[in-house]
Order: sequence, then structure tokens, then C-alpha cells
Amino acid sequence: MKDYREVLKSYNLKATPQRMYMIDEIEKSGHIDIDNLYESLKNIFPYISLATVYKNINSMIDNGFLTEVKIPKHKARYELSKDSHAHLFCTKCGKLEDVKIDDAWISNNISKESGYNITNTLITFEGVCPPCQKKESR
Amino acid sequence: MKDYREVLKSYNLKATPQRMYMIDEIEKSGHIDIDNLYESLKNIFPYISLATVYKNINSMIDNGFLTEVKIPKHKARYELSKDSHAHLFCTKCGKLEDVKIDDAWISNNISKESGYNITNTLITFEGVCPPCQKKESR
DNA sequence: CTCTGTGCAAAGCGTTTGCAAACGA
DNA sequence: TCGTTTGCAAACGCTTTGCACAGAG
Repeated sequence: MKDYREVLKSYNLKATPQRMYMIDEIEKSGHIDIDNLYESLKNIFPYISLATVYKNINSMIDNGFLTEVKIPKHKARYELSKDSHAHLFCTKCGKLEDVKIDDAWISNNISKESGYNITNTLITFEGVCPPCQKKESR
Repeated sequence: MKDYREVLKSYNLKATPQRMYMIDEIEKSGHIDIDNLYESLKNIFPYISLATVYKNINSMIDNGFLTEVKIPKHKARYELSKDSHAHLFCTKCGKLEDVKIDDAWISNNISKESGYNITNTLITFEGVCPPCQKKESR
């Protein structure tokens, strides 16, 4: 496991074991929701409280270290903040993947047309992933 | 006010006055959240229940007549379902606007690259609208 | 030592459900 | 008339809060 002490320090958060394992779990999974995160953490900290997980998620979102990803009809998932990218969500198995996308020129276009000063672009594609397509055609 | 009897009938929903005014309100506003919808409806039906508004919103979403639009850090808003389009959200004043966008070729691209069978594309731009930009520069 | 973070329990908030009466078809 | 919808109140589920103790810096 990486050492997240410095990262947490730079965000003015104390490096508690709970937080370090939380970050590790989020990084390993790519995207995770509260329940799965809580369940994984209970393996390491049997007495960890759901409230603690919420509090930490919120403080890390507030300072920008984490990003919340909302998915239609599902619970939000959390990811480490990273460069702009889109999401691919499989409606069959619930898998969420990152996709590289050049949204700069899209938002430039929209910006010109609308006059908006665009600060963020959120793109999610919903569909069925290749493995689930195979299962369907059986 | 338009007559929504036929529309409701085609969705197998009874044409109650509450529903007809709900649709009217949503159409007039373009996008509306539960609280504002409930408040407007109370002007016409002083005893309307929030539960009724929820039930109707949900049944109209289920049959595809309405679409829910999720916005980061804000309550969902509802719109009449229409052709694929993106949303522009002003983070200063909370205004939500539709933008025409040709997402077909984007999703085709993503589809080819990822192998996903894409069924829906959700695009939201966050930024500051022209009026709010003027206010800021004062 | 000081202040932040943790765990627990309770409170809070938005949404859904159950039910009897009212209403639309 | 029959099945759906309404309004009300209670229940529900997820998230946040308050507090005393523990732990990081």
C-alpha cells in the first residue's frame, strides 16, 4: 500500500489509519460506493463507524481530493480526482469505467455559442458492456 | 393551458386536474424541482399532498413521459422527455438550459472504442451564464 | 498538550408506503 | 361500478450531528 501521509498532509487532514485505508480502497477499486467502501473497511477496522466514512468522504470531497460520480438510478460512487474524463456505465452489471475524452473543444464550442464561462463538463454514457452483451445473446 | 388529456391517456394515466397542472407547470418552467413544483401547485390545489406530487412524478418518469435531470450539489429537476440534448447549468444563479448537441457521433466513437452498446448519453456543462458574469465583474 | 478524528446513538431530511375516501372512465 | 388517484400520517432509508473519548501532530 502506498503511503498517503503526505497527500493527506497537503490537504490539511490528519493521517489516520482509517483515512489511509479509505484512499487505498478507492484507488484500488477505481470507483466505489459508500456501502462497498464501508464493508471493505470493516475487514480492517471491525468497529469503524459509517459516520466516520461519511465524514471523511465529505471532507475529502470538500477539499477536492475526491470526486463524486452520480449515476442515474444508482448510489453515487467516489473516485480520486483526476484529469477530465468521461464515464461509461454498464446498466446490466453496474460497472463504471473511465474513458478518455477530449472535452476541451466541445466545451469551447458550447462556450462560444452560449456565452457561458464553462468550468466543468460532466459526461456519462450508459449502455451495455461487451461481457454483458455476450451474456444477453445466449 | 394545453389539454393534456390525450397525452395522459396515451401513457395509461388518468387525467386528474393535479396531473394536468403538473405537466403544465413543468412545460412552462422547462425544468423544475419538486419543491418549486409543489409550491406552484399549492396555489391551485391548496390541499395537494407532496406525496401526490412524488407519486405522479415517479409514474411519469417510469413510463418515460418525464426525465429526471441530476445536477451536482443540487436537487434533481424534471423536464418533459425530448430529443437528446445537453444541459448548461449556471453555478451562480442555478439556471438550467438546454443545448442542442450532436452526441450521435461522440457516442458512436465511444461505442467503437469501448465495445459498449450505448443507449444514453448524459452531458452537463457547469459554468457561469452571461448575466452572472456581468454581475461578477462589477 | 491541543485540536482533530473516531465511534456511537440520536436526530434530520427527503422520499415512499399504507390506507380510507374521492374521483375518473 | 371498478380500478385508479388523492391526501394524510406513519414509516423508511440514507446522511448528518452531538458528544465523550482516543489519537495524531
